[in-house]
Amino acid sequence: MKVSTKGRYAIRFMLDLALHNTGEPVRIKDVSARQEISDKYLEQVVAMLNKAGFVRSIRGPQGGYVLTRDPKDYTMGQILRLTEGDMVPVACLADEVNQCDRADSCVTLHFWKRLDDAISDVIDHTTLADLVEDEQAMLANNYVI
Amino acid sequence: MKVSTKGRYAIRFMLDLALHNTGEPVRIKDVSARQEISDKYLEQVVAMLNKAGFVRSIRGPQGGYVLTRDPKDYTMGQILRLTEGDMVPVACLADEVNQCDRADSCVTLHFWKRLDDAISDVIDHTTLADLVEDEQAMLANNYVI
DNA sequence: TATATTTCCTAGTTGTATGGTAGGTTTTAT
DNA sequence: ATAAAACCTACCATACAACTAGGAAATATA
Repeated sequence: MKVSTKGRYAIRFMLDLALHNTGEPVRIKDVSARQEISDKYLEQVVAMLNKAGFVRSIRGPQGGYVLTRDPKDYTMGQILRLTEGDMVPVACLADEVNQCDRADSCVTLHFWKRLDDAISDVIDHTTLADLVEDEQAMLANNYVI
Repeated sequence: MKVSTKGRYAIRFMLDLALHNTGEPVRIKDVSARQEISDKYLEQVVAMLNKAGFVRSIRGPQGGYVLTRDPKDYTMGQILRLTEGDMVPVACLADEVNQCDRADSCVTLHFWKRLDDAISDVIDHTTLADLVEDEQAMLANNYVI
């Protein structure tokens, strides 16, 4: 019941891009340094984001990555489902129509559905812009202290 | 981000006991047949429930297992945390005090905390008695149809 | 045009967890 | 005495996690 590094790194990468949107592309090397993440591994995670069109890559010197949309138009759910696969607590909830033989009489299914709804509610209603706001709130607090 | 068979089987075992509380102990063999689960594997899961005092075992012929409390006094959270370990989406939330170096400045932490709260809210407020109720509602519906 | 810098791609590698199977030992009702 | 149940430990195959490694392709700049 854990989110793996793929999902976590993907979110941190996207957030890093959102926080450094100067117009210049952001290099993996810089993100991996700031986030203290293996750059070669981050590369592979970012490849997923790139292939899905979540980011645009610019190759060569002065290259890097930029967001393709406004931060408010990325939900955590989108990023997590791309990198982690479905985010359901039990596999049978992944399909539109439950394929499990026992589904009709499965009592626990109701419970899992409620858990799934609770998870989806959070991840589908939190955007990258929300995290950027959190970051700005934290910075403001530091200045006060 | 999945609940493993350990947690799922544990819940189904507990529910099976709750639904067959005739006073007589319930055998693993019967539960595994009803639930279509490997009995030797279920044994190992049930051992955890037994050691934690969630169920009481009676050995020998006519033996089996019985619940030690009222179904309303078991939450899904208790059963899942026993069998799955902590139920947090990211490891750093498992400790009372966050041990991660980056915790102070970690923006994503707020998001993970919200997700954790949503999960805990469901699993800590759903009891075995709630599942029993669901089962009875399902049976009632079948009779109507 | 040469060079350096960046992304892109693929193939390992190591460790750990999952979901069992297998085979016996102990307890105990009949 | 017997059989039925729980109890216990060891093993095993597979998959996934979280990387490391090494090069190929693209391209800005000198």
